[in-house]
Amino acid sequence: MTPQTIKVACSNCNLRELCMPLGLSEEQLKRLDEIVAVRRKVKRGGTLFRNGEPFTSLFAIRTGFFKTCVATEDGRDQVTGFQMAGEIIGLDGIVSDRHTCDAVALEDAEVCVMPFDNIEELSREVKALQHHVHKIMSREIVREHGVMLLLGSMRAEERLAAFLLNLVQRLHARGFSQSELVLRMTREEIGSYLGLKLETVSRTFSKFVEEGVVEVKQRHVRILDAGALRNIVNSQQACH
Amino acid sequence: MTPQTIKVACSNCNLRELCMPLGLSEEQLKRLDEIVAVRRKVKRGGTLFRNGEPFTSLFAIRTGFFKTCVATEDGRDQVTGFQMAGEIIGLDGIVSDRHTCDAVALEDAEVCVMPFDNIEELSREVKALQHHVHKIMSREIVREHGVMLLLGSMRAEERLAAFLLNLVQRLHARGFSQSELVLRMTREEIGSYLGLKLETVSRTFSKFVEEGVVEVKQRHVRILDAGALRNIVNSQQACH
DNA sequence: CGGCAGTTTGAAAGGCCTCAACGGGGGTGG
DNA sequence: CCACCCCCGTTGAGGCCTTTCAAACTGCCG
Repeated sequence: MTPQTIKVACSNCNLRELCMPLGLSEEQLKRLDEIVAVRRKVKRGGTLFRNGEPFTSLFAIRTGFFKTCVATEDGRDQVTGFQMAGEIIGLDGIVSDRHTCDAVALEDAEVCVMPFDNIEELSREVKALQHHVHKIMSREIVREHGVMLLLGSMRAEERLAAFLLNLVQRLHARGFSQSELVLRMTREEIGSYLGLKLETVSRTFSKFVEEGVVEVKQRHVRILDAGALRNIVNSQQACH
Repeated sequence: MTPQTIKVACSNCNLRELCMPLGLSEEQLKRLDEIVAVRRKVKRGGTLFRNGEPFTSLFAIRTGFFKTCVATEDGRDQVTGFQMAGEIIGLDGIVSDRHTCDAVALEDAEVCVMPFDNIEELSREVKALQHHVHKIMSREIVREHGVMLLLGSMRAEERLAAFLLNLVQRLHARGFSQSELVLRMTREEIGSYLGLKLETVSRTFSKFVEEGVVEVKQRHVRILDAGALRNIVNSQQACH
């Protein structure tokens, strides 16, 4: 329960372009370093924060992979997102000063802890940071719109295809392969995110394999025909 | 296409407590009036903004009722929310300087136009406003988490029950009845929001009526047993 | 080497969708 | 002011997709 912490600086972080605004002056960059208080390591399976805990900071993921999930009183729960390096986590806590979901590390991870008071203070002075914060929150809202579209109107194959395409696209933006990926989450977690049961996820993977669209070996996935995946997402049966 | 506009002030708006921060000084309140440039009327069926249009302003709903919806290239679309008086609309546009969804008035409406540049400028000076903006965006993120939970893990009855409870709760907070409401949207729009077909929505309404949980006459709904609705939402069949 | 979590696959059931027809109410135009 | 029309809502029947329940398999880790 005593989180490991390390002191550091943003200004020479190679992920800066992912989580920080561009085009800052030397002086502003230096001020940004004041935002990140410490880093914190989270072991695989550990939680960065939990539903109900006081909100104090946003977290920028440096390494590792997280899921966030919400739960109802009756035990049901729903994965609301998967987050990777350079993405910001914890925005849900701002409104009520408490986190409203759990953030769980799916592999050993390290995050930059950014006390929200610091962020607000500095973004009152640095216009670019202020706008950047607004954009990050807006981006999250738009992302969730996309998930609602997926959950509300797509069939199992479309959901999984969209999921895989989204994942490789984000990994590719981080310098990884455009066609190969390692899933950090279980079939059950994928299913929860996509509104499907784990068996349906598994079956849909098998179907993709049969069709020669992907290769799957455990959590290793190779996309053989990205065009086919895109077609599946955009197919939509019988429009009238 | 020439929107009707009216000049006005926030400081004596009776919805202020819904869309503006509390505990401001006289002087700060006066500054807030600078934010709202004009008001704008939107007729039933008209759009406040459309996907792809340049983003310049947020909108605070003064009167009326809106839906927001996103669409895919292949024509499918998804209602992402219903908004009523005092709620803020347009947050999706910040990230890309373009709106990414449509906002359609479901009844004649009037909104306060708040140019986002003004908001950012003033919130650099008024701490309470800055935090308020952050909270509004965070609230929207949390709301969408709830919708994802609904779409990802609930059955038709649970979805509709949750929908009705949410609607009356928000209406009640605005001084309307706790048990009676008039739906401003069609069954199809409800279905789109809930990830169901309109026939399923209709059938589920009928089922609720049979069970004596609600009375339905067209779009007029009277909740006879709110407890039963809450039970339906929290039921969740067979936990193991 | 065993145990276990995670995955795959099968078979049957069930819930929601599709297609279709009918009914009703409100708006519009004569 | 009335009549018509069209959109909206309701209901039925049948089918399909996903879920449920079950069993077997695999790879990893202690």
